[in-house]
Amino acid sequence: MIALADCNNFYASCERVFNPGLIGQPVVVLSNNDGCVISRSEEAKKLGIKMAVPAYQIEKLIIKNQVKVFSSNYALYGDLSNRVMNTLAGFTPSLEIYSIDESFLDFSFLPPPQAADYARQIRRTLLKNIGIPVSIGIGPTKTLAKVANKIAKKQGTDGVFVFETAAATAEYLQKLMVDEVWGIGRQHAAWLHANKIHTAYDFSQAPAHWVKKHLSVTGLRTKDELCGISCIDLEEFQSRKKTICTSRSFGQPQSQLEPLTEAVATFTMKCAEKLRHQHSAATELMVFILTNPFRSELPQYSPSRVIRLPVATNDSLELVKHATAALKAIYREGYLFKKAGVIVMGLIPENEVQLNLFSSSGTPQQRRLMETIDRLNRHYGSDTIQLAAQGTKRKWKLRQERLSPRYTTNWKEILVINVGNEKAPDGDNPQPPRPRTETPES
DNA sequence: TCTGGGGTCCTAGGACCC
DNA sequence: TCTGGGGTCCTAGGACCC
Repeated sequence: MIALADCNNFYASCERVFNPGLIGQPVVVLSNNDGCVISRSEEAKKLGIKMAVPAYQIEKLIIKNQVKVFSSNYALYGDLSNRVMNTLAGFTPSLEIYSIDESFLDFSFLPPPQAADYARQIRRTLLKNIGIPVSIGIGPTKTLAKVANKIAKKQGTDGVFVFETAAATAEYLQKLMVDEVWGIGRQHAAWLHANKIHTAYDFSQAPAHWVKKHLSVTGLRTKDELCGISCIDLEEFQSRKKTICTSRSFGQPQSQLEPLTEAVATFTMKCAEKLRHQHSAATELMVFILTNPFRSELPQYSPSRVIRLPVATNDSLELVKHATAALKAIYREGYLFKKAGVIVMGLIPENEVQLNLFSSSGTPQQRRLMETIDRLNRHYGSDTIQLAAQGTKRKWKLRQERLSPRYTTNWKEILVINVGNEKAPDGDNPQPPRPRTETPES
């Protein structure tokens, strides 16, 4: 058996951990640049706030219902996620961290009748030790564990659900729309409906060759998994990423080359750091800039350029040099750019780099420089060491107007509890969002 | 005015090899 | 007039996930 533990409304729940005044309140968390809703408490869902809706479209709803709104605080969510995953790891011999808020747990060591009780124990532990509510679905395959998790999230199941028999599983699948199945997206769902396949059960009974022909082998795997045949293995070890991307929308659109260069240099630095973290080197690099596609009345120009690097590298200075040159080559005056990004591709292990006779890249000195930068930034906070090319004005920086404190990763933002009659400075938050200073992260 | 960010996998078709 | 058989590698595009 496989269990899927999925944190409920994860980002919204994280905001509540250090701000219990938010319990029972509608809470939403916005995407980067305060753009769209990406997490909602149950109360916010009940108000009809949909996933991914742009924030400006629900402004009235927010004011009328006093919805508590937060900018994304990934320092906080990432740290709480680590705590959740570390705790989960103590409950199973084998854990696959599937996303920031989800993990698959190997439950095969448990006699099946005990699975539900064990899962309830996990839930209680997470709620008590970390303060994050979790739902746990259990089934013979990953796909069925996903379905079980959906059922566990509904009310009246105390957050745990197990598929115990094939007959019970079939009964539930008859009530589940095929759209809801993990691996069936919008396009395939529409196509299946058009072919009279409406429920997950219908899909599980479709002829294998027909499924493979139209939905490829991935669709066939999903069908088999719904029938209880395990096709998707638990992946305990995180493999190295094959591409790494850092991109952001700007708080203000940018038309000049200089701020764009600063942004691209900053994103490249981030990519290089991620590369070194997984001990990879890039053979290619892509830079892209985008105008705002929603402003169709404005001139549109969204070019990109791929550079094949002379020698595979994860050296920040080398990568920034190529990235800024690529930007310069695609930049044109007269456009308002809304977003930029850098992708490093063709990643190979850093110890398998083929050196170039004519290049001095990758010397021991440069490697030590990068190690030192990483160490300082880890210890004293990212951006402690920067390139001059990254600039200091940051005209392009994200909009983050509703940021909560980094309660667990920054000494200066640690929770303060007022004892006595002092009123908190803000009725909603124990500590109001405040401007970030460049201080140690941990 | 205001619309996120980061990934993976599969397939078809073209170019190439013998 | 008649024009084989068996492969690999790469890329773009499309699907999916959180």
